[in-house]
Amino acid sequence: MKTLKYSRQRESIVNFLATRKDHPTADVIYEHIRMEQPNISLGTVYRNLALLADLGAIQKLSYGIGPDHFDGNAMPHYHFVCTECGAVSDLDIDDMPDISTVASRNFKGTITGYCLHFLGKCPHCTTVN
Amino acid sequence: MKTLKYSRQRESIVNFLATRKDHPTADVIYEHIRMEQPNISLGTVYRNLALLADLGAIQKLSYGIGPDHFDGNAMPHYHFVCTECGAVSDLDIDDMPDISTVASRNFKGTITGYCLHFLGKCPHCTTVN
DNA sequence: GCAATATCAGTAATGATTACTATTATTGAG
DNA sequence: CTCAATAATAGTAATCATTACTGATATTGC
Repeated sequence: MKTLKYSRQRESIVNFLATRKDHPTADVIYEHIRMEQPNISLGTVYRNLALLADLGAIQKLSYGIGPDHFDGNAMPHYHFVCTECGAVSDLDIDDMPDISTVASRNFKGTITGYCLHFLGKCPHCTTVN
Repeated sequence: MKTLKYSRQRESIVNFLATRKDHPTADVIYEHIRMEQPNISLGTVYRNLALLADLGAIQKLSYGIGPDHFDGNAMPHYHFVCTECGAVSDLDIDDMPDISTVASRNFKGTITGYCLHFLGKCPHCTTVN
């Protein structure tokens, strides 16, 4: 059985993600932590991000265009991706219907969850153009 | 202005996708077409898939794990991804609520669409285990 | 038939991510 | 505290999916 050992690098990653609402990529995380720990390796960032996501401590967000993003908030919530500038942001929805149940209705397998993100122009790109 | 010219390779890709309900990857498409056209290049497959998706003739499906999948059915519909075997299949939902409108309610930008896929065990993997 | 040009095959390059390896750091036990 | 076990690291190489490049080929309208 594999026990988790403390690492300064992992702690920095968790702390950094907790301060950010913009769901940065591995590369952005790497560049920021490098300012405090110049020797940290990009592989270490990726390894810890994968580990933390497996543990359910963070969320990995894959949008099929560009690199993955990471969210320090592990609670289920929704995201918006701007097709103009690529920004990723949280999207507060207070009354989302239970679409897993709707989807299960005519399906013979087992639905355990879903991936959903919204596309469009963010508030900034909407007002600029 | 760029006009589209006929190509045997592109026609084969469209025809092949039309016969498949399992949303194959570029590599699978390549291997199948190679049986009829041994000289076709993987780059040609990718280029045509991107072109057809841009034209709206097919759909490109990105799930963040593994390569992209392609769907010959361009009409909006839903997909299910099996977390056991990786199979991608269509998911018929007759009464999906209008979640774009729900999402727009508290959002100051412009929502033009969303990406949604369901996860779980496909009918086969559900019965096997 | 011919010129214009979209498309091709083949290959090289890119970008994101993962794997490998020798070294370092953390941890619990004595 | 010292030490052995082993998780984690830095640095680098390798992998995978995809895109870009280039000179040759195929399609199209005239």
